[in-house]
Amino acid sequence: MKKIDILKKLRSSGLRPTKQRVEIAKFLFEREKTFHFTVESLNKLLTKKTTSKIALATIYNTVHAFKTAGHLSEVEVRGNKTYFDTNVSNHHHFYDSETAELIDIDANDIVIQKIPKAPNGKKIKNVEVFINLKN
Amino acid sequence: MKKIDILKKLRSSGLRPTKQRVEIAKFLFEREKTFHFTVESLNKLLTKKTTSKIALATIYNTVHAFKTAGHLSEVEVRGNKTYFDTNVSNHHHFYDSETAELIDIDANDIVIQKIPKAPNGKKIKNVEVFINLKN
DNA sequence: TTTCACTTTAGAATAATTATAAACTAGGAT
DNA sequence: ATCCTAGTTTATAATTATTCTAAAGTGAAA
Repeated sequence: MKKIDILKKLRSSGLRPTKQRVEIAKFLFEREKTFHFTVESLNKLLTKKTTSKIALATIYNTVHAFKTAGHLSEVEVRGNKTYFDTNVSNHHHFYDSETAELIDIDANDIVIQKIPKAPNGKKIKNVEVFINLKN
Repeated sequence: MKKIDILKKLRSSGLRPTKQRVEIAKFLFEREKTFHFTVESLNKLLTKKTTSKIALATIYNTVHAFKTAGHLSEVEVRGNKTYFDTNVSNHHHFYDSETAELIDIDANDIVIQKIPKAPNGKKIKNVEVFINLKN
């Protein structure tokens, strides 16, 4: 994914491509594999990677803007850490609480045979499966 | 569940049955249906219910002691609220983000046909399914 | 009943996140 | 090109949930 695509990606979702957003977007989306991170870890990585410092609040803002635009998905796991995932397709996760690590599971690798109906006037938005790991 | 059973329940799990623990345990376990709560909601309910005030830190301590003893299970959902559940059997949840409400799903009501192997030297501890609801 | 490890308590501390308000800036209008 | 303004960034304060601390209190064994 080239810089021009980053600009398109931002503009097409109504996000003005500011210096900070472009920098963060390049860091997140110009990679082959999916990437899991917390705001804290992203902040540290960006601080290392670049000379210009981006405010923590901006990273929060930007990550949430990307999430709202559908460029990131949010995953919450035991231990009060919110992870974001550059894989926005429908998928599931292994969670290793020893290492606080998330691993993607392709949606096709989990098949649910039986599922209950949604209660009263509600509908099912999505189904998330967490497979918690131990050693 | 009578008071004597509460005392047994506490003693049998190595918890000294103090006034506060008995009061909280009675409130949590002397009911028919399973009960979902956060520490905050429990604190409010206990304040209403009883005259003697229990310190918030004690409620945190006690709830975690009950969890460690296996009398409560912990469920974490989007939005950074930790719910506890008096249903400690293996089961799943609906989560309604509109009302921030959790609803139990019996383990038998979800059947998973295909599941991936755990990575490298890891084993599967448990599988949690969240069905997120919308209107 | 005395003793002491376990508990409770109020308040301080921490961590993650959100709110605030002033300064800055992208990009359309002039 | 310069101006203007809504959108954005920033540092800091505020908030929320939770844990820590250290002193005072209390079951229950001896």
